[in-house]
Amino acid sequence: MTQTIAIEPRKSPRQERAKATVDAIIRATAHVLAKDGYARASTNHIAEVAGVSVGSLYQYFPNKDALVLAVAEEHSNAMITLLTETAVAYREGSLTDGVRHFVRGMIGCHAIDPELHRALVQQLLHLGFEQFRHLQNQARELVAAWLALRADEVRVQNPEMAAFILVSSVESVIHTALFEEPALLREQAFEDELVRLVLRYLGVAEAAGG
Amino acid sequence: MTQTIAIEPRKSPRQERAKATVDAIIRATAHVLAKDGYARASTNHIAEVAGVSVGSLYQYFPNKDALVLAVAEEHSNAMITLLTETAVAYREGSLTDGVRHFVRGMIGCHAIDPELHRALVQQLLHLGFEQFRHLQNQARELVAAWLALRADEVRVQNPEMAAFILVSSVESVIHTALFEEPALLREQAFEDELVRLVLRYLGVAEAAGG
DNA sequence: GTTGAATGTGAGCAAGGACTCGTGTAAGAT
DNA sequence: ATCTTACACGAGTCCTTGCTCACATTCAAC
Repeated sequence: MTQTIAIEPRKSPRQERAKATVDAIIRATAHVLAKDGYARASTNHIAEVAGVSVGSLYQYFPNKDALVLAVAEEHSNAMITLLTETAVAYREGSLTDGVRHFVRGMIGCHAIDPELHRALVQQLLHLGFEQFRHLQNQARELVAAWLALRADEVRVQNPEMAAFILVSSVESVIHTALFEEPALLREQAFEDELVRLVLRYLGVAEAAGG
Repeated sequence: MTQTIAIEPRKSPRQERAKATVDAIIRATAHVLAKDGYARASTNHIAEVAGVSVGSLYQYFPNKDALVLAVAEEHSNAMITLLTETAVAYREGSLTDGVRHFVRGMIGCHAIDPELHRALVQQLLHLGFEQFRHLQNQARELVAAWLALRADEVRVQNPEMAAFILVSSVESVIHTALFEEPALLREQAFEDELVRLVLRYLGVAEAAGG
């Protein structure tokens, strides 16, 4: 059990087979984490699943937390990439479309590997807090910038506050659904309702009133 | 380490001192949980903090999880009580007032013992999942019923879906703030923004547009 | 006071898991 | 071929921690 968190890799793989080993370890970590959760994910087991020995594992990762962080980094990079692409693609065009694709992107992010995401969120809350914060900040900045661009179409006083509210509410509703009603994520009505939440909060009058 | 979760208390305290012991244990659990998190909360340590021996602890609680669940139950009961009272108190009167007090109630719930709440949420997600679900359902039902009562003042198609969105978004925004910017919880602007989120989502046109 | 039930004690057991280290093997340099 | 370096191995060490159990103490009833 580690008191403080050491993240720095112990050694960098130089040969090809070593790179493959590191990759296998990271993938195994993600898999075990998703399947069993952090508590049941022992390094011995991870090594076994990866098809390497614990010794090899500890040659590249100083401790268990470093492993989890490596996985988290990959995962959050994938999410940021997806969101950034969406933001760029909908820099112009209908505001409603932009919102819909943003929402769809967020749902998509979580649909990639729901169980992994779930396990990571639980751990990152008290482990790689900085990483988590970074991801959130990135998302918030993207949204805030987008809102600023569309300032005349939207009724918000403070883009930063609005971005905070938007990102956390959308992400969290998705989380809640992920944990309690995974099937919801696939439903069109769910997406529609989130879009409505965002549009109405932004003060955009759309047709679909109820 | 327990594989399956046993919750039933092992023995009920009959004498006064025993009740005091149980109480001390629960309070110590809450304290340690809030301070160190689940992982660092060993039963030995909890017993020590409670001023009793591990043996006594295990006389009333079959395992560690039961301890955590007991704490969670207390905490969630407090939350449900607070929310129910709010719902009853604002059965009539201005819709805006009702929403504001609901939001204030939710923020208040989390402000009671933020660290404890934080630790509990992390664990309950994969431990006392049922309990957590129950709390959420209760909140959702309250809101759905309230929305149904006010159906003519509000633009929602499906009260259940709307309640799901509302409860999870409000609670989660509060959570996010709790984890990342605890100071926000005290700010009036934060409460105002949440109220705006809810009112606009409900299609209620209020004055405070931005 | 005596007796029995309820309560309290804490050293210690057993299991599990993070991590090490001495040893063996493959790859590149000479 | 030989040497050096990178890589891989996995049995074993050590520590944490959930939990037990044999014994001690307090309470209540008579």
